Amino acid sequence: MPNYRIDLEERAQMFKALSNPHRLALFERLVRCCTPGTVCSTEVALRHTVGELGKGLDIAPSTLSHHLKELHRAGLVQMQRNGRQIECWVAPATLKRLASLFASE
Amino acid sequence: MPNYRIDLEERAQMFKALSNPHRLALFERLVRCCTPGTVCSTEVALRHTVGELGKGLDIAPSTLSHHLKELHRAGLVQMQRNGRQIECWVAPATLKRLASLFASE
DNA sequence: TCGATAATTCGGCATAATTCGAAATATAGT
DNA sequence: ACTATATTTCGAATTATGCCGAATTATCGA
Repeated sequence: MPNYRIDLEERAQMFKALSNPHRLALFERLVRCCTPGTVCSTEVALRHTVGELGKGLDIAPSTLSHHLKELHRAGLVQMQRNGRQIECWVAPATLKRLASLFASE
Repeated sequence: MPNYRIDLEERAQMFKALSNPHRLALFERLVRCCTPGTVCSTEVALRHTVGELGKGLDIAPSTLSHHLKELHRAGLVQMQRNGRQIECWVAPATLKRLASLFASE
């Protein structure tokens, strides 16, 4: 069992990253890896490109880029270039860490 | 089983409330109902007065009040006057709701 | 009713966040 | 090398946040 504890400022940073509706929508889109009816694996992280993530969000590309950078800086979203595009995903461990912050036992 | 789902803006508001280190410290102080070594009940919410919560935080009373109001507005902290002081606590259901946002299954 | 204690509201200032457009960078295909 | 596509960086305008001190409200006890 890894230790998911992190320092106060860092925790606040994570929440700040999720405090903007656009960023939260982006994050949730990455987390909700399986569409209804499909089987969801907690081990395999599903990736989306920056462009895909921005669809339907009605924000400028520069704004989208900024938000994803914030999510990345907070350690919530991983990013990796693949050719012309940049893939984004949420590491399963990240979700566990977040959930553990509110675990009551 | 109640339905913990809430709307995007509302979720973002919750995270915004937790995005400030002072507010997060206040919230965690309320959540960490049991001090190390004691038995923690998830059913009984432990209450703290505003004054108690502010101790060791090194912020002006007006700032403390402002932060608690934000936590209350976000639905994270309950408040009730008792005589001269105001008691604050976190409802156990609130913690469950938060944890459910990151549940992977 | 008066004074002390607990907490809030208000006004204002400094700093930070959100957003965009324009320009820049990176890559792939021709 | 040129062009189109994907994304980022930069600069600037607008709005929101964090914080305090001073004044205000609420409550209790003498």
